[in-house]
Amino acid sequence: MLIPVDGLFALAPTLESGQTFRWRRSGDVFEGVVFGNVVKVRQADDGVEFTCGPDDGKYLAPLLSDYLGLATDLPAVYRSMSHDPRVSEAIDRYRGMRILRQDPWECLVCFICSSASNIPRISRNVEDLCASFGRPILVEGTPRRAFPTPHELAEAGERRIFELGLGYRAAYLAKTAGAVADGAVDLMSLREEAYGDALVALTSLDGVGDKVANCVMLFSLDQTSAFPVDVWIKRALQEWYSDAGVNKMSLPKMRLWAQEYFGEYAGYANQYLFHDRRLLGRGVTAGA
DNA sequence: AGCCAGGCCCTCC
DNA sequence: GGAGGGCCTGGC
Repeated sequence: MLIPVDGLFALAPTLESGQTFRWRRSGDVFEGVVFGNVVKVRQADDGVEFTCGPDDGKYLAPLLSDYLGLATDLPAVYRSMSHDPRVSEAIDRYRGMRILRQDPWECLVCFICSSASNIPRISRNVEDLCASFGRPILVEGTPRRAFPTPHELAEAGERRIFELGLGYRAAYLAKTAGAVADGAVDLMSLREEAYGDALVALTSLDGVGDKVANCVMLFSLDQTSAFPVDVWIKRALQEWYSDAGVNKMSLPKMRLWAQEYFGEYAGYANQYLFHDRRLLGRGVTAGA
């Protein structure tokens, strides 16, 4: 089935820029699990081609379109932030890369897992969580499982999560799963909240600090000004914007500065700079 | 062998 | 408020 896209869209950088961890690539086809379906997608000339199961393509198409961030007016985003030469350069390189609109719970779990880790390990940890605690999806081909619900993960408990090799993150996950299952935080409703309120709600959860909260807000909660400051972004900002006094700032202060500087779509600026920085491998020695 | 990784949390100043 | 250290585990 085809989702027509008349505007800018680049599938590969969208799925391979560290926003998400369950898509697997073979050639130009990506296979992932979303909305309880095993989905295969590939970029076509006139849009995004996909197959899915067990549900019907007609049911999934609008959901998938929403997930892929196709509703966003990308040219408007570009106009708002291309005044910055670094961002402008990154836009030229990854034109069409979009920010996904993921399930908030899945996104939250993935980024709790991301602490002091790396993409291969995060992917493995997340897939192990699904394999152990997620509901099987009945389709032919690669057996895969749905992402475990908050209740399923809370039920699993810290010990069994730890045994999967999640390390100290197991305690965070167990506690946060319990809190979400109990309704202490209603993740979906945070899409309607102001940035500051969503931030406070998320950081009340175990294992969720400023960085993780901003990732969740950006990749699943429609908070386009969210700006996750990780070590890559920190180094990039310190290298490029030292004139603005960024070097002496604490991480949350640095985030505030960036949100002010990049504006309404600061999160998009973040994503382009992050992806660029990672691919160019300039994280270790600044300026190398 | 020892350090660092896409942080968070706790303690102490 | 901010600096410093510990934390699971894996990879260089």
